[in-house]
Amino acid sequence: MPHARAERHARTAQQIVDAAWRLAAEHGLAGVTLRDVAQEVGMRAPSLYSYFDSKSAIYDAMFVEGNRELLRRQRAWAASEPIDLHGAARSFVGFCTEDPTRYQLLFQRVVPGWQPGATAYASALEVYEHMSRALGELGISGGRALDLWTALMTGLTDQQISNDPGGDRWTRLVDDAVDMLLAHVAREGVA
Amino acid sequence: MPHARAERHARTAQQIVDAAWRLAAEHGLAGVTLRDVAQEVGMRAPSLYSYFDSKSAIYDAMFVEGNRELLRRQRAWAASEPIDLHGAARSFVGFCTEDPTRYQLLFQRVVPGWQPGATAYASALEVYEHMSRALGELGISGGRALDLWTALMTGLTDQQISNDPGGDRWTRLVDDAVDMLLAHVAREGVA
DNA sequence: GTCTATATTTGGATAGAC
DNA sequence: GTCTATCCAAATATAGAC
Repeated sequence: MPHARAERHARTAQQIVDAAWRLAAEHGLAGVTLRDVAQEVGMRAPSLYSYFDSKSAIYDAMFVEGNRELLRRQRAWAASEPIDLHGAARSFVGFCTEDPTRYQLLFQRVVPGWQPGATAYASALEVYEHMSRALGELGISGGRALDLWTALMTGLTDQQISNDPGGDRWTRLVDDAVDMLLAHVAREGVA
Repeated sequence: MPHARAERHARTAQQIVDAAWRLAAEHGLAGVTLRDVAQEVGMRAPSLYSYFDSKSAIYDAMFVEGNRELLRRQRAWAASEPIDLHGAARSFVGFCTEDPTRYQLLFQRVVPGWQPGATAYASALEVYEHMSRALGELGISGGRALDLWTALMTGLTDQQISNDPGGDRWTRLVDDAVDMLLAHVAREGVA
């Protein structure tokens, strides 16, 4: 079984990423240190270099994992019946607010000195393309309507995370906001 | 003239704050170092401690300055004729997007380990109270309508700053967004 | 008030033994 | 693969001379 070693390696790497998520939630993304991550998995800091080339590589792995999960949700939503914009909005805002740390890593530039590498960035493009295609089929197509959509969704998310963490003061407005946008698009013919 | 010394002191302190803004715009808020700030004003780092007790105190001074400027704009807008929501929206989004660094300092928590002290925070409360009072007089009063308003404004701002810095892809949608919100409020009687 | 010199802390990364 | 020991750099802050 030549795979056994590689599998064990991958499993440990995953534990490291999991530990990084936990610490990021606790101390902020920028507050993650290799010493703490290592301690969390029962190692010393230098041992992490057997699994990741650098600290940035750990952020990259987290970034990819977050985008993979978002894409999974989008596909689950697109496969549901009926597919409607309200569901898309709830799915996206729910994904963002249920884990503010993940939202910050994926959509804000909150880690000083870090930005996703080319490979990691590809996972973000995949998500964006899937989203714009799905929304386009529902009448929110290129141009102003799509830009208003993204502004509304991220605005609700930001306010919720910043000003009412753990609550629902803004997330409960999601359906309302979608109605508002749909009426506006129908009325103005915004495209 | 017993004031001469104090005035000179205040002037130098202001130069330090100005230098901090410049460096923040260049290297990010978290990338400001006391060495660089000092060099910018022709000093060495330790000399800054004659003007500010700590690095945090410099961030506090910037925070207060930003809020003071925003309050000034709000008052200028409120004194104009006619006062309308479109003007309020353009004023706010313009203020935020014309200096993304300032926006991040005032409205996002992007400086690791720092948050405004009590005195500085009071300047933010002053701004918020002025805004909610002014909007209330224009029909955007407490509850859902006001929350939708803030979500829309920060959403447009975030998208503009993150995805089209220096452009107008989202700021040009401000009037459109206000129309959308007003129609929704009129139709639904959202309060 | 400003300087030089330095203390202190922190944290990413490497060398080399086992 | 993991460890100990260490390097190196950055950055805030303090001490004390001038």
